Amino acid sequence: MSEPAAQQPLAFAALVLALAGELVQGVHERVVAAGFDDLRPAHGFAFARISHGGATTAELAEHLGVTKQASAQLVDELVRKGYVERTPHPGDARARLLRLSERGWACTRAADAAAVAAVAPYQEALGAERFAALVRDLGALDPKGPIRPAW
Amino acid sequence: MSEPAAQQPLAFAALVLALAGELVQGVHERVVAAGFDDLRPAHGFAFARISHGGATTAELAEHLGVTKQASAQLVDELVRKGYVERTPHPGDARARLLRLSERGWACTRAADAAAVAAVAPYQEALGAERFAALVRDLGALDPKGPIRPAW
DNA sequence: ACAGATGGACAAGCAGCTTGTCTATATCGA
DNA sequence: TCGATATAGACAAGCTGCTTGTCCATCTGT
Repeated sequence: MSEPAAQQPLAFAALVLALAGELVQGVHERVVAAGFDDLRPAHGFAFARISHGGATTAELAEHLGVTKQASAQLVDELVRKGYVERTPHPGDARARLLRLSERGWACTRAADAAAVAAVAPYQEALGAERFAALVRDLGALDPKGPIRPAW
Repeated sequence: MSEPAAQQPLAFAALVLALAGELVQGVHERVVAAGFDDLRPAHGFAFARISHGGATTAELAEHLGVTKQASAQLVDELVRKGYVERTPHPGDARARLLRLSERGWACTRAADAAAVAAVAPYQEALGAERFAALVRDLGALDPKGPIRPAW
């Protein structure tokens, strides 16, 4: 073991933050390279929520941890750029159900492919078995899901 | 194995981002609770750089990936709040060497303790051996170090 | 039917970052 | 030694993404 046990927690935190930064940057670069150059990394968290069965602006706001107004601004932008459509909400005349447009789905597929490509080097570095064990152990930590950058 | 192999990369990315978010929030909450309530998570990245042998405003800017002006603003704030001191730079009359004040060091110690506390639940969830293996494998991925939030 | 909660929009303001410009000092080549 | 160029840092102006505050329309529970 190369780390003194007392320093493992700090090393773990630093590694996770570093990896997260690299992943966000790597995915974003690939998504931009795929032609979706009018998006920013933060938009991905909105896509993830909307693609999962649709959402209202208020639900999105809570998911992202921002105010309704910030969420509405984000949605406005995504609608203006053609990634998201507002449809009437079945069963609530106040709300609008947000759905991904075809371009939105295309971007989501590109982002998934980008994530796979960004992770590939790590997968290779560890080998299939150790990588699988890593994913399993990370999953056992049961984080509450990627909400938003937040800092 | 509960994950189909083809979905492991996406699961990995999602888990790392989720963990990073939880860690940042967990550390920040504890640092605030320790009395350093006039700081934001992003400041930690500046502390990390300055504490490591001091730095100039321009070096900090490059490390954080922002402009010199943004860096200078950040430093102004940290100086105003008593965490950082500007000292003359030995060997370059243009530059100022940034150093942590005693309060800055106290905050750094509190942040380290906060990180250890934030990671502790994960350590317990996996047990000492699996956690050590996790840290080892994450280290083998060799990320370039936590630079800044960036997204 | 009415009171309170909730989805969403409009307006104003602020914090953190950007670009552009400037001075003082450092560095390098003739 | 000196002149050209690069660099550290500061000043000014502006933009963007977020905030709070207010308002209306619609839903929900009693």
